[in-house]
Amino acid sequence: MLPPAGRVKATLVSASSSDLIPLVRKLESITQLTSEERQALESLPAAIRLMQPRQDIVRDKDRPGHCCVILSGWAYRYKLLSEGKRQILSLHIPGDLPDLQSLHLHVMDHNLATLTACRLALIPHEAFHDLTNRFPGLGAAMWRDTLVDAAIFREWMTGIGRRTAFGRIAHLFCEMYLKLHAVGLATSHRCELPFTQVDIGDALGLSNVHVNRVLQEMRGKGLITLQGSRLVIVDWGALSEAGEFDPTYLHLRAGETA
Amino acid sequence: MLPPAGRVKATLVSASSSDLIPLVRKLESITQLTSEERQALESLPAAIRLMQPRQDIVRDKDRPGHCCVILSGWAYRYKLLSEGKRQILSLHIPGDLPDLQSLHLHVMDHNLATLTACRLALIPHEAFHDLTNRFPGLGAAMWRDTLVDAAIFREWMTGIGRRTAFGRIAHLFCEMYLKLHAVGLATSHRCELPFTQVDIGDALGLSNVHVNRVLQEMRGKGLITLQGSRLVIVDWGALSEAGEFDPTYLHLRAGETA
DNA sequence: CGTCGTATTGAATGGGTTCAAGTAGCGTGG
DNA sequence: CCACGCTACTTGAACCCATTCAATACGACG
Repeated sequence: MLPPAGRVKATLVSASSSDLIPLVRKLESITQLTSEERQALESLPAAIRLMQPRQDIVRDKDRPGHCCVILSGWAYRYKLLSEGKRQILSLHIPGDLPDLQSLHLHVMDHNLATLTACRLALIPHEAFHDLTNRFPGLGAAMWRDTLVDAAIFREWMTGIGRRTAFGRIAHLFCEMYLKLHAVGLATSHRCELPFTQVDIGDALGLSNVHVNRVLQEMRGKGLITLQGSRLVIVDWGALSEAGEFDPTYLHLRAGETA
Repeated sequence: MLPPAGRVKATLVSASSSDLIPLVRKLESITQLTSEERQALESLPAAIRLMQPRQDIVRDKDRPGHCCVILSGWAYRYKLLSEGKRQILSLHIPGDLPDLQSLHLHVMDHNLATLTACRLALIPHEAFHDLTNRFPGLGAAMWRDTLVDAAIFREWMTGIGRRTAFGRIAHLFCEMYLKLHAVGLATSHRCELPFTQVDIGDALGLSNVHVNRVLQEMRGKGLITLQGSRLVIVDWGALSEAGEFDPTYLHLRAGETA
């Protein structure tokens, strides 16, 4: 029942208690955890699933019976429209719970897919419900996590609706760097961004051609370097100014700014 | 402490137990409530606040100590950018809890304002925390409400990013009608939409001039009539098709479709 | 070494914006 | 009762940011 039927072949093994450390770390970036809470998290019943890049994890209209935690790799959520148009809704990194909403909204209204190869932990909804009943503080932390998610949607919406292409891309780079930095996956204004220019376009409501031109402009102005999937933000001040980037909406703990 | 200091003069009176009926109705559209839960909701400590149209309720960077329930009137959330650019993030109707997120995200990352004259109930955060501790089912219902909120953000993002102006406006009209219909404020494909063409533009990432032209096109094609704030959807089929409207993301109870 | 996905470049096109002017509707006060 | 003024709506024309179409180059990988 756990693995979505009739999909990609998935490798499933059972989890050991150290597997869920990324989840613990993520929630610890949101609240203080007691040792009982940490222990309860680590002993959640989980199945480990290994997935190839660019595979759907859950699809629009699905009614999943479990949530996944990203243990390693990147994932993204997206919607498809007519004529092959795609809108990428969010990008997710280790520790994230990208389909936590299925705990309370039973039908998926979008797709969730891997961007890179991923290691996922699948946790049954009942286990989450049991956990939040026993530890309301964990429930509050997870609620808060979904609220930050929504805050990021609002910010993206604002960018797509009212920012120039240059500002949008600048803003995205600032955001991704800070998110990675917050969970210890980036320092010194350098990080991995394993997505293509088509992906960036579909996330920001732009064509891949235009993304390409704006990236060249950014390089030309000495704001960034970007080769393969390696991003270096050369001039954080100028980049965040170009994107009118204000990290309030990420609701990070005090001082995590640059 | 309840009324945000130094703002618009607000009329504050204490609430009677019947005031919060719109909130009860809203949550009942989300879950089944027990009579204890209903009673607890109605006896929440609330202050009634009357506000003029187009006044800020809470602002970016505020740290409110209470949430508001819209008892009557419309409200909207928005962000401001440089050069007076504005992005409207959401539209809210009676029964909504438009700043429920402040319960867990302590700093506002956007503004909330009245669109029309409004009657609001202000409820201290402590009262909500106490309520969700005593009635976890109510906590789950409110969590679910914020998740539907996020689902609407995703849908708007998709529209702004990947739909034509015509499709975006069509989609918005379908959405607003269904939301109003779901709480008994609209029937027969008719409803009030008390916003200007500038508002529509700022919600959908368009200029007011272009909104005007698209509206005329819609009228010309016989899809809608819109005079003053009165919308009539003449051809629901064509309108929802033009907007590629699929109501799944609203997560309404079964069958509320048109 | 060929192949497929990704990145890059150029040229033409277009959806939507901007600027500017004019109209309609409505509440207010003389 | 009408003039006034405010706001929202409407229209036209020029412009532009970004798209689309179409090649071409690159680069990883079997």
